[in-house]
Amino acid sequence: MSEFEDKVLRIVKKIPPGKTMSYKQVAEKAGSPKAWRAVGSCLKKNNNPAIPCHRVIKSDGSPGGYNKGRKLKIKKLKQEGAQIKEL
DNA sequence: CGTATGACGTGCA
DNA sequence: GTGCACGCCATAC
Repeated sequence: MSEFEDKVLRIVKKIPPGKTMSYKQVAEKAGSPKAWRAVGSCLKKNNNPAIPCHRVIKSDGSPGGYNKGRKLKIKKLKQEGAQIKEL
């Protein structure tokens, strides 16, 4: 696993319930403020159950995508109380 | 090693 | 406000 992936997964894993972080924010904390592209690519390949990747959304507040289905992602976010544009 | 793609973001019409 | 195009990093082939 690359260092970047480890950082990203680590940060996403640290996202508290009811909160959401944009890919850019995660990339920034990962050490590469311009690697949000890789963040999504990395998460989609590392859909680890310990990683609440559904809490990672786009900067505009949209849920973006999800390996298990965007709908499920939205559902989980709403269930946790996360504010997204699907409300 | 080089090319193509992606769960994106920003800019412009 | 919406739609299209370009740019970016990392991964896969």
